[in-house]
Amino acid sequence: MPTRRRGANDTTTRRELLDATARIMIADGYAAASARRVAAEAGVKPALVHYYFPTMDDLFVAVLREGTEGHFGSHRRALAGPRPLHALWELAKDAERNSLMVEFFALANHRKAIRAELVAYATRFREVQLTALTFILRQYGVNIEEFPPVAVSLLLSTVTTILVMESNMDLTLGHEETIALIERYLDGLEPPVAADGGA
Amino acid sequence: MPTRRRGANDTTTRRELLDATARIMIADGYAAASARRVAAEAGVKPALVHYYFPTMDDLFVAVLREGTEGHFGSHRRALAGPRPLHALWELAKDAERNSLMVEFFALANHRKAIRAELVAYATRFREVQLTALTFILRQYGVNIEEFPPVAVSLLLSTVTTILVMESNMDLTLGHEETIALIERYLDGLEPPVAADGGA
DNA sequence: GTCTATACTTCGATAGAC
DNA sequence: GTCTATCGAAGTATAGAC
Repeated sequence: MPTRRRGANDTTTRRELLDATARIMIADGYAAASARRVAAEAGVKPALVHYYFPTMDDLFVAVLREGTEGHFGSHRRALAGPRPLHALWELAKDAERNSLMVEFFALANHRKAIRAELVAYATRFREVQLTALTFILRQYGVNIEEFPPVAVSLLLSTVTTILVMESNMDLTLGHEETIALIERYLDGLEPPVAADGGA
Repeated sequence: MPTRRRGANDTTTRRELLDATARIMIADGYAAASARRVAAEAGVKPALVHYYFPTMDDLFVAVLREGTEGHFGSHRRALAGPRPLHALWELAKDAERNSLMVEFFALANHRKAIRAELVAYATRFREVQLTALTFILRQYGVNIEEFPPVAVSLLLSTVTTILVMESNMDLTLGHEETIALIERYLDGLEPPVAADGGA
C-alpha cells in the first residue's frame, strides 16, 4: 500500500519536505514539525506541503517509511561483515536515528495511522534480526535456549533507544558503565580476530 | 523550590486536577492533556486550571513532582523486603507508571521546565538505587567490577520502559522471552528461599 | 507545481462578575 | 474559589489564481 499523496514520488521538492521534516523532528521534536515550519525549513510555502501530503499523517508516515528503507540496507550490510554482532551494536547506537524513532514512538501513541506503520516496521525489523541472530548466536556456540535470539534483539535496540532518549536531555549517569558492560559481553562472544566456521 | 501556583496546596480540586491530568496522559498521551480536557475530566471549568496552575508547564511539573514522591516510597518498601531485587523488578514493570514516564520523556524533549524537573528526578532516583544495589549485589557475591550497580540499575528501568512503550501499541514480539531471561537471572542471584547474610 | 488568501479549529491565558 | 466571556496565536486544510 503506497503512501497517500498527490504529487509525484521522485520530485526534489518532495524529497526536501521529507528531509526537512526529519531534521525538525530530530532537533525539536515532532510537535515542532508543523506544516508551516516544515515549509519554511524546505524553503517553500505551507500550502505546498498539503499538495504533496494531503494530511500531516501522510507526511509523517512517508518520513517513517522511506527512512526505514535505508535502515534495512544498513542492517543488511552490518550482517555481511566479519563481526556482525559488533556491527549491529554500532548500528543500534546511531543517535540521530534513535532520536527520530523516539519521536515516532511518541507520535504513535495518539495517531492511529502512524501507529500502524510503526508496528509494521518494528515487527518486520525484529523478525529479520531474529533470523540473523539465530544463525549468528548458534555459530558462536551460545545456548539459544538460555539466550533466545529474539530477546537479544530486543535488548540491543532497547538499551540504545533509552540511552539516546536520556542523552538528549543530558542525563548520562551510568551510560558509560552500561555500554562497557555490553561491549565486554560482545567481545567475549565475538573476539576481535574474525572467528569463522563452527563454535 | 515549590511548584509555582496560586491556589492552596491541599485543596481537593487541586488534587483532582493533578489526577485527571495523569489519567489523560496515560490514556491518550500528553498532547491530549489540554486545559480544557483536564477541566472536563475533573468536572470543573477551564479557567480554574489556570487559577491553580498559571501555565500548563506548572501543571505538568506538579504532576511529575507529586507522583514522584509516592514512587520513592514504593521504592523504599521494595528494598526493605526479603527479595529486594525481585521487588525492584516488579516495581519497574508497573505499566501505568511507565506509560506516564514515557509521556514525560516526550514532553521533556521540547519543554525546558519539564526537562529540568525530569532530569533532577531521574538523577536522584538512579543515585538512590545505585546505593541500594551496590549493597545488595555485593551481598549476593556479584563481581561489581564486571556488573557495575549503576549499569544494572539502568538496565532494569530501561528494559521495562521500552516493554511498556511497545505493549501500549500491541507490539509484544520477544517480550515474553526477554522477561523470562531477566527473571531467570534474578532467580539465580536471589533464590526463592530468602538468603540473608554473606555470599 | 507553486503561490496568495482564507476558513475553521483548538489552544493557552486573562479580565472581571459572582 | 469558581464561573462566563473573550483575545490572540498557531495549527490543518482548502479554494483558486498564476
